[in-house]
Amino acid sequence: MQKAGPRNRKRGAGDPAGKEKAADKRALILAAALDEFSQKGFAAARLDDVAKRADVAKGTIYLYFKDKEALFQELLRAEISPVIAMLEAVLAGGNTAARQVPLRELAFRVADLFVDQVIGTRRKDIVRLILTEGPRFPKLAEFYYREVISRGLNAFRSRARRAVDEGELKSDALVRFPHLIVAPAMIAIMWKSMFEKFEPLDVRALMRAQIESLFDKEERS
Amino acid sequence: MQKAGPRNRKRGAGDPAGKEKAADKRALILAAALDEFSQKGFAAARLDDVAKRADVAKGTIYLYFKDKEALFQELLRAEISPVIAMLEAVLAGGNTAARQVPLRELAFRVADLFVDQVIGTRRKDIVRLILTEGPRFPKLAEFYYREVISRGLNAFRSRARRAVDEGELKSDALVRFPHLIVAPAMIAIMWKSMFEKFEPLDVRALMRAQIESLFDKEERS
Amino acid sequence: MQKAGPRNRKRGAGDPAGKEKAADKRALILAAALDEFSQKGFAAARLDDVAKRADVAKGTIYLYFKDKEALFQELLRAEISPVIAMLEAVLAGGNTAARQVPLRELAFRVADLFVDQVIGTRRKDIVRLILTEGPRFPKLAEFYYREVISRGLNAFRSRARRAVDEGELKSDALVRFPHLIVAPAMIAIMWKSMFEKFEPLDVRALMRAQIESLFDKEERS
Amino acid sequence: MQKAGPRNRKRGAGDPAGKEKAADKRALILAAALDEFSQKGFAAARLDDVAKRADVAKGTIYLYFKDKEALFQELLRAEISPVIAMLEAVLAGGNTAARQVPLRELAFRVADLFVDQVIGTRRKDIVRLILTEGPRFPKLAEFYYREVISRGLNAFRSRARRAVDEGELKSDALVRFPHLIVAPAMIAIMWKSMFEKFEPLDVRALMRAQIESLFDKEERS
DNA sequence: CATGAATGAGAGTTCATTCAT
DNA sequence: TATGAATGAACTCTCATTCAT
Repeated sequence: MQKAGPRNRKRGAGDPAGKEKAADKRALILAAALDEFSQKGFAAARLDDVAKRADVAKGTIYLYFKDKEALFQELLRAEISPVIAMLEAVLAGGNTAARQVPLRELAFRVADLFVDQVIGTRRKDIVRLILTEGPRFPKLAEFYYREVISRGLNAFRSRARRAVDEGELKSDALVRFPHLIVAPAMIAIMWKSMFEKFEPLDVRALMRAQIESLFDKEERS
Repeated sequence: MQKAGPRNRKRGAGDPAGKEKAADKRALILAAALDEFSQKGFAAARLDDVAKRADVAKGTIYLYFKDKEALFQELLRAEISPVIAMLEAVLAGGNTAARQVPLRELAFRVADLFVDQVIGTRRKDIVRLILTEGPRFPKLAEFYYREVISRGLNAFRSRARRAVDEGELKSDALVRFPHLIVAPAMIAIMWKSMFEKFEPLDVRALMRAQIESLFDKEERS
Repeated sequence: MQKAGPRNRKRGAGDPAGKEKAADKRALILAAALDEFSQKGFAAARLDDVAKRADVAKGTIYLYFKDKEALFQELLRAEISPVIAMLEAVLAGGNTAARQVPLRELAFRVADLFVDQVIGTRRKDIVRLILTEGPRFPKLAEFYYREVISRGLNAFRSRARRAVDEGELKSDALVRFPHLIVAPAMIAIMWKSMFEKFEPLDVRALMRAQIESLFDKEERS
Repeated sequence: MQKAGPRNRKRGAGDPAGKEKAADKRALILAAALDEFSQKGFAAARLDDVAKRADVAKGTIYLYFKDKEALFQELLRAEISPVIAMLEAVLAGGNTAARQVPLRELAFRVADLFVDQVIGTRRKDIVRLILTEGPRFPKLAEFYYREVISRGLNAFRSRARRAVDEGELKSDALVRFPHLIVAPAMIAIMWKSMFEKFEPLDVRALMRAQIESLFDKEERS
């Protein structure tokens, strides 16, 4: 009643051993999905293309993910964890040492982390997807808020408060709006995907300029 | 079950001003389209729903717009002009007067303009659509870059250069990155659509904090 | 982005006027659906084939029915009402007259009704579908039980009770099991769809034999 | 999420009697198949579920059965043989004895056999599957007609003819329609799967009522 | 100008079947 | 023998677009 047939397993000439097969096929699909979702957005991306790009059959995707939305959300969650970890490491790094790292220094480290680990990698697409598709996926937005945004903002905020108490910062702007540290980063991500070809943007310099503007006046006093 | 509905055109018996009615049907459709595209995004929005919301037949949309994409792009172009005009008025306002308005003051005016005319209105949805869908519509991105971004940025940049020359600004940060003025605005738009329910954001205060951080130190010296 | 195009409206040479269009397209689809569902069963029937048989596009079906299941259930409900009505007319027919029609006579009328209006028409397929797919559609089974089975059985049962009271019937078999009147009918329906080609079955004679066996002995006394 | 499960074969450490295990794996699969096919019907049943229920791998099914249809048909053929054997034993039972068992008595025995061995067991599902899926499997219908129906009917018919000749039966109804003996049984099977929860049915009493109605009048004379 | 029934390509999802292990 | 990951044809359902009225 229903024909079928794998038969023509595509298999590159090299093909090391065959061990890794099942294990990283999931990763393969996630990578392909990132490409497609980035290029087309969630709604317009076709699972057929994801499959093609991952060099698996369409049905294989459903072996690893319940449906399109699950693939999408797992993609966004999976790829964001390393960044959170790194961010926490950086912020914690300033506290472990005997002599405390100045917030200004910390801000630069965060900026560098962002430039190197996000803007400079495929992760920038993850972040952009979260920004662009978030409103349509309340669950995702909530997860992202709880796990990333509020956590990062609060960590930075309490550090900023300390900096104000200790005199490093004169203004409480960063206490009230720790968002300001990442604002240029968001701009950068959107810029790169739309206007980079018209006018390149030096993200590192942009973020440094912002940090300097936020701190310079304090140090001078 | 879904039998064809009879023609229950909404329209009072009197039918006042049947003349301009035909004319602004286009505006009706555009308004409905903004609602739908904002809520669902371009790909997921259904013209059926746009028609329903505009209280016209599906086919009517095609009398005014070539296709879904044309509707979308015309929507984003149409609604952005007033903002550009206002922005130019504000920026020009600082130049016409005999005594020049300080850039700092100008920045505050831009911020207020943005808060009142964009964040506080449906236009914030237009901007968000441009940010989220832009990458998929190169034509739109290019238009927006040419007509809005580069124009606004350059206007502000030359004004900033003058401020540097005249000593109002000590740092050239705003010359190199006039983007910094609008960075908090972009954050605000994305925030409002995703995280506002978890944690409200005072956009005006945010923008003021940014401007003060960009200017304060200069003025103190 | 997405092509489309009706264009090739199939239109038979005759094609009276074009008035009936929308109205009976639903009936057209129902007729085609009956064919397909009868032949293949619910799960194996393809809406594509239903559309082809009804000479409409696949999407047209969804203009009239929410989904495959709705089409199926509405089909079974729509076609069964006339039979119920006729059955009630027959049963009522025995009561209106001044002199009461004997139950035996009524039973023959029911049998004839069944043979002429069900077995002899496409409605036998409806009944078979209810019998074969009912267990998979609890809603349908319940509807059918409430609207047809229990109603018909009870009507016949009270009539049988009267026949016992009045001496027409000696045994209370038909009071306890009015099912016995329709048992041969059910057999007939299944037989016709499976074994008719091996050995034809004279349904009318079968039902008459059953009725005679149920009544004969009474009349003799 | 749906990672491949490791090999958690259910099997005590001892693994007793590994010999016959392989042999009756087929039976295991058949039992599981009956469950699934009964619940969902042929088309909607999933081999995946059959495998899960039988606690074997999906591929294992194909070691014992050519394909889904073969599994289905072999299931229905395998489980029907014992019933045929029993039926023949009962019918023969009336002939072997010196003094012949009256047909009436034989009929009661058939009814009891049916109630105890079919209605009261999983075999009723087999019969229901034959009734509901038969039309879609001509081969099956033919097999069933040849091996069961015509054989049983003819056996009963010739016995009925004798009863008529010998005066036990006055009417030739059962000669012309031996079907009448099993009609209530068929009703019962469909009833149980659809309406039992609304209104239970005493199958034994139903069949006895039918037999009595078929014989009573004769015996009285 | 306006309508909305009809179209049909296309997308997501399922599942019988295969085969390397 | 037994496994279960992988396959891809097939199916349901959606929706941009058209056009007869």
